[in-house]
Amino acid sequence: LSYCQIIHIVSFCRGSVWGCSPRNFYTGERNYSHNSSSEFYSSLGLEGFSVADTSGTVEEDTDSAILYGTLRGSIVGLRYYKGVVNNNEMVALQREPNNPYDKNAVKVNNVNGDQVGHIKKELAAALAGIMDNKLAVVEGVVPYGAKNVFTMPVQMSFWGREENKEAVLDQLKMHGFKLAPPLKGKSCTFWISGKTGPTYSAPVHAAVHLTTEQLKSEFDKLFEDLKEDDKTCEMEGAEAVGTLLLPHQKQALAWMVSRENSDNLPPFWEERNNFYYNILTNFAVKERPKNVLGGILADDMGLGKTLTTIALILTNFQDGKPLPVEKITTSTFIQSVEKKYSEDGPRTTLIICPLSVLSNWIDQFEQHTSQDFHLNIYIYYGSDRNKDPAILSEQDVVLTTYNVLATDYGIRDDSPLHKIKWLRIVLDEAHTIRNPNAQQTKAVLSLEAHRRWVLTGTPIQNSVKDLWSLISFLKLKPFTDREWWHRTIQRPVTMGTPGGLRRLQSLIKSITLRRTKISKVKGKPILELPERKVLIQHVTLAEEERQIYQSVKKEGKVAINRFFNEGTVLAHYADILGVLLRLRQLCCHPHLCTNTSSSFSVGSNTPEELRQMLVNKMKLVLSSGSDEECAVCLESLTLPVITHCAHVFCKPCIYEVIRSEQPNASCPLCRSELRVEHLVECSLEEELNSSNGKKGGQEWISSSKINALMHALIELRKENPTIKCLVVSQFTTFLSLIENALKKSGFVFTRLDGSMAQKKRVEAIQCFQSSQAGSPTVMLLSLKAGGVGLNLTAASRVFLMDPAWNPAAEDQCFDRCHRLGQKYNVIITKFIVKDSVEENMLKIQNKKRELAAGAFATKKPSASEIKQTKINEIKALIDL
DNA sequence: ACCGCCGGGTGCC
DNA sequence: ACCGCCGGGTGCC
Repeated sequence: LSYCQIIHIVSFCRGSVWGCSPRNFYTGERNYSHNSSSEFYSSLGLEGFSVADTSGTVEEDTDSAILYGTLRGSIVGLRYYKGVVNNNEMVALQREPNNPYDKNAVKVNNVNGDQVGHIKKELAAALAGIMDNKLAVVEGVVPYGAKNVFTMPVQMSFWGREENKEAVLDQLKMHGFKLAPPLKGKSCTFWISGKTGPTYSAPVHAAVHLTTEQLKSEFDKLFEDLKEDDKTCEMEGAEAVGTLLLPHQKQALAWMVSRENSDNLPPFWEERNNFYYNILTNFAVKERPKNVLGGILADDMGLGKTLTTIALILTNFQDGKPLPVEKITTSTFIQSVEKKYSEDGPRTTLIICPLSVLSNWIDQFEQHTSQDFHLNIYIYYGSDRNKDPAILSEQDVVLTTYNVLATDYGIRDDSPLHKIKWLRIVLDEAHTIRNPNAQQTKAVLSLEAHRRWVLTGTPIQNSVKDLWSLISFLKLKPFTDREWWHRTIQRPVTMGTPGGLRRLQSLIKSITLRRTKISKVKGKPILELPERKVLIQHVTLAEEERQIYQSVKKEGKVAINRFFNEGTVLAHYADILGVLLRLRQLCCHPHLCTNTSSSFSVGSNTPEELRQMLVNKMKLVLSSGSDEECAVCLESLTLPVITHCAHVFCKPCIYEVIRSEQPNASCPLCRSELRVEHLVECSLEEELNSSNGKKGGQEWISSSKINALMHALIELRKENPTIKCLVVSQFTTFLSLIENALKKSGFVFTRLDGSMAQKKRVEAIQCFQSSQAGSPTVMLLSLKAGGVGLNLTAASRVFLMDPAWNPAAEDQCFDRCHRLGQKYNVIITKFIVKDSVEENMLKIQNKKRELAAGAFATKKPSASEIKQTKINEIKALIDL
């Protein structure tokens, strides 16, 4: 295979994983393919990975639908059904193929889902084919005669894609029906509602189809000026909240508490002479419709959604009262715990989040709950999770992930989470359920709760479509049914119907609180982050170091050159990564790469021996802590697995490749056979643990880079001994070497890396964050340690000891101290060895940054562009 | 009258 | 349904 061919394969696989492949990738057996893929993932225990969004087909149809025309028909058999309608009320037409009297039967339901009657059979005969073949969507409105006893008229609108129009007209013609053209006077008359004035726009042609860009900017406007009175009141957290809330967090708390305790009518409902009217559908009911006791908290990242939600749980604990005090001492504890709850009604909050933030929730509960108060928190996760609903519903908080929830839900009758009526459900990072057909979404939507919250930083990611799952989760009538959502909100907005956006905005306003990083509270910016500066500190290797570096480089260069000439670059991927790794390690410290053999996989070995050698090499690269890239998603590896052919990918990425290429999948990089049972998982944590051990007997020596670091640290200590620093490296063994230097110079330090147990991490973080005299001033931090929530604001200096391939990984690391709560300007120093692979890495990083910044404006790179980039990268890195 | 017309019975799909 | 439709009763003017 030529390099060119290989790269082409890579780009194809990438497309299919992320849903960019041709649209018909998933068409046909939609449900089957969804179920099978989610089962596929859950059976493999894949967490935190959402199945590619395949919501293309049906939704796209309705989005690009045009109005073919309208037709008057009649609804018959009214006296047999209890569903009632008002004049001008929308009705739903639903096929009923199993009707024993007529296989063409079409039911008519009101907005509430109660059957009103049937479409008269002659008309039903014409509609059946159209509806069954999804040639058109047929929507009805009862223009008048709503109080009739036997039959009533229905005005039908036919919507579909342009290319189906002829087929629909033919089908109708065959049965003797003809559509009246859309628009023009007549069709408008029945859209004018009663005396409260016109709330409707005519269901006309798409006068203005907004472009994606236009829509996007319109959405942004939706969230502007949400500064209403009910959202600017402040509320102090209850005593149980152990952290002082910032003004904007107090506002959010007040708003959330009021949402949970109020009984206002939901949006678009009005009380009219003893009835409750929905002004969008004209549906009326006698019973007061319930508002959602909750809503959407859509603040930007970093404003403290987690903290605010914890404050809500503690402050509005039960019956509008806060969590009572609880001394966790003595045997009276059990008794008082039992007393703290009112006898009936649910008392448990269920929090569902992606795996990546699970530990953040645990940390934050720990950090923000006062000492004298006690919350029972159960982490519903892992194969040994307790599935007894009785136990779960005794907790104050149950934490779980979307994947665990969906896995349970997939196994019939084995989901305790679905057997409990929760006091409150919180969906964190709720945009992960925006695909309405995904198993996760279905599992979430079928949970029961009194109060419902959605936390998300990005409420609308691509279009209004994304909102439906969230609105449906909130159980806002009538939007739980997708048809009403579509007819009253989604279509008016996407078609640019006058008032459509205003309607959406009014909905959002009534249930959402959103502030951005640049929002203001009482005229002041909500977040005033100090400056962040990145400095590059060049390091020159000492003579002995340089000699070792040059000899390894020379050897590697010769080998890689040969691979290029032979066209076996990708077959020796592990070798190349190995060379680059050794060079990067030599920039840090000569002892880092003593354990890696530098011999190349050639010579008299059997192919099997060769393969095993390459796989072992890849393992060594990964176990060093190096933050490598996945060739499928081009991001940092998550859950790395090594293939038979010694290439490495994210586990979810490669499983998706295998799944989509069933039954004969091949490696995206080299086209070798790809089989699940050949994949080797590389559990980084274990490897890290084993490499953490002291280098027995080896004498401690410093290195040029360590010297540079120590010089900077000591200067800093002279200047201001209270300043705290993060010392970051990908290589945990390097951190261990640095420990020696720190000890020698008398620094008090702590350490945080991926191999540490949860409890030790919390200790390390608390210890470092403490401002007490004698607390550590240096934290040794591995680049990828901790989740997004990791808060190390005590540090205002960062020393990045080695560059990463992925600049985003570095930025994330910097944000751990450059975030809410940081009081000082943050200075980041990157140590880069002169004339080394590190300098070349910086160049590549810059290119990647430029690419990422321009990604919005420019097109995706073509296969050949990617190929050229890759070749150039490898060449540039090794100075070829 | 293998029709028309009358008036009672009846009624979704 | 103050309709349509069905099918039985009936039958010159």
